[in-house]
Amino acid sequence: MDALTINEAAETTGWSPRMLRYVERLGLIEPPRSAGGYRLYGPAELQRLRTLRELLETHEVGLGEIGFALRMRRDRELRSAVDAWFEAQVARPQHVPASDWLRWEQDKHSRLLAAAGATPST
Amino acid sequence: MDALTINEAAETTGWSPRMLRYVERLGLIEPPRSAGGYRLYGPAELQRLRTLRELLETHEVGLGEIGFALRMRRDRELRSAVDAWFEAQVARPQHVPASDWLRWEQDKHSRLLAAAGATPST
DNA sequence: GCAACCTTGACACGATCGTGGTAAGGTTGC
DNA sequence: GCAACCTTACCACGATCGTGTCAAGGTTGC
Repeated sequence: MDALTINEAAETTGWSPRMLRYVERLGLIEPPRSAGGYRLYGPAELQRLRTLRELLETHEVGLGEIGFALRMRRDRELRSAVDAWFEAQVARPQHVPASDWLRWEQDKHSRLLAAAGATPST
Repeated sequence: MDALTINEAAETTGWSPRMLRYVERLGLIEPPRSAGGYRLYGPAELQRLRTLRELLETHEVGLGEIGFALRMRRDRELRSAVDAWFEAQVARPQHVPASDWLRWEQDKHSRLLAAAGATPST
């Protein structure tokens, strides 16, 4: 048998058993179960646990955020809604006459530049 | 001038002024500023504020999660990392011999079915 | 059949989130 | 030049997050 139980998996991956259950509850890594209900971590799960840890550390994200990313992948509805909201940022609103629109765009442009290039000092 | 100040914008959108500043801090809606630093909400910003509210309510997401979605859009590095992690779920790990692999796949299959189809009763 | 391990569930606790308020001071428009 | 509004910065506070521990009971492997 090359599948580990939760404590063994915890030891080799650096997560705590508690966290492994939490990660599972978020839907991120759901190991198969033995007939009696024990979680069984195979090489694939162990690898994913390690890369998950790396992902979190490298990019300063939380489990909850990866959980949200998962939700976005599973819930196409949600994904489109979020995407649409962001896309609308560049869509030109109907009610603004062209002259004003130019002003908005210019403002937005500097804002975008600032947001993209600035070192957030706060 | 068809731009509103923060309190006016708050009134017409249903957000509190406090929240408008918060939404801005998350990078979601950053209105241009007057020479003196006042936030100026134009039709575009007002519209986005309304649709944002709708997005949150419809899909039971939080501002922080939309903030994370924004981060994913701005930080290509992060986006690829997260995407890569999810893609790896279906990539076959090198070390598992084909016979075992089949077992893993079967297990995973039922897990996926369960995760996708189940009404989460808890 | 027993020791060692696993399961779920509960309570706990600091940290962060979402939201509000208030204070000290600058801006705007008449 | 003043009233009304805006700005940032801070304190607050309940809710959720991330994480731990413990209890009661089921599994596993020898």
